Amino acid sequence: MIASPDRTPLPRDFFDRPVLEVAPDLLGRILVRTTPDGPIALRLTEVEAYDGPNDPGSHAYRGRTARNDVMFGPPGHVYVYFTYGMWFCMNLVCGPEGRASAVLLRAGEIIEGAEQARTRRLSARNDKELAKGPARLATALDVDRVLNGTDACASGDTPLRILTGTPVPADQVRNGPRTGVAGDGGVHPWRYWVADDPTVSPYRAHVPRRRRG
DNA sequence: CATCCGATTGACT
DNA sequence: GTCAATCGGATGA
Repeated sequence: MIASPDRTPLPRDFFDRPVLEVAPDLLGRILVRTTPDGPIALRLTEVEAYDGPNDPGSHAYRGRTARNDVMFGPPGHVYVYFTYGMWFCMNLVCGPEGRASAVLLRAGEIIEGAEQARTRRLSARNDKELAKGPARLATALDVDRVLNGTDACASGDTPLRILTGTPVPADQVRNGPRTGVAGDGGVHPWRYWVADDPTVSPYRAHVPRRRRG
């Protein structure tokens, strides 16, 4: 028989650990987004770690600003940022508080509420593409800047929650360089994914943008 | 101010 | 494979 995923919330202590410990441990966990149109649940299959003070790839590398303020706050909260003038991406803040480390949620498998996710992801050619990529994941779950700072470990009626799920065994976890990260930030192999999972996004090296003429 | 460019995606050759 | 879209954060004059 197949064990059903554990639907109890992850405790805040889970996130109050170094980000390189938390990131691989998030694979297989379940993110639940509650909307007026019903719940959407996603099983995490790909994440990236960003370690504020040591990490040139992190938004927090150059210190605290209005944008990255949530990263400097308590673990277990959601950091949402806007990028390329079009997209949102979401992170979960890790400990210790003030270190400004976070895990970017890059991809997952929609396990509940796919009908709703499809209405926001009209370009997806199949359900495996619904959340294949960080901005796609945020779009599928209807996450935008309104949810920045949300506590994903809170009890009660919350818009976003992270559940225990079924952690992925260590021998199924792969890691490699982070996707699209420029310069010295690209050296760290801090992208983690589930081996052979069809919802994991393709790796892309950083490409500097050409200047507009 | 002005400029650069991004933790991306989708459309197109 | 190439490249435009589109906006705002970060930086520097």
